[in-house]
Amino acid sequence: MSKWLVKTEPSECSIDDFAKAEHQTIPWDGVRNYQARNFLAKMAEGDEVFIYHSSCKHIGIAGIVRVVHSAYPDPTQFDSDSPYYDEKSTKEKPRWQAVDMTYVRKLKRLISLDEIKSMSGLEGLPLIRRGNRLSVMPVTDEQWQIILSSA
DNA sequence: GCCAACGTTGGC
DNA sequence: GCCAACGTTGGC
Repeated sequence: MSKWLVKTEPSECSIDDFAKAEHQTIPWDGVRNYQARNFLAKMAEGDEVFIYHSSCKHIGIAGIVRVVHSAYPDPTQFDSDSPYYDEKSTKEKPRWQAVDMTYVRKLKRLISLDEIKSMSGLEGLPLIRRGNRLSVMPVTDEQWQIILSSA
């Protein structure tokens, strides 16, 4: 069972949006970066995922969701009305993948980016590497525990 | 295959 | 709103 972290702008999809849709499934689509997509494709049903809020007032890890359906072709790539439309993608050879996720819980409090940067043992986490832009990344069990135990 | 130009991400 | 860092594109 692997663990992951995904970035999201809370104005788009926040942990509260997941909470409101408890017991429902939310598609994680619109990922348009190859490295991030490759990680998405490795997610398995049951994997747990940190939700990280970016580009907002309170930046940091806000909660946990779970993968309920592993990767499948992201339908938004075929939808010419979608901002995520990709004209170079075909049904035969889809470029982009999505997974389905569901709410697990909010953390007791938001773990801020500053805090995450200051924790020891997280040096390998792509999130805090300089200039990092990866929106889907693996989290080791050890990193997961370090972050969780600070909440 | 190189690399300049361009667009995007995301913290500040 | 700024801008550094990075990914992508496309001419050559």
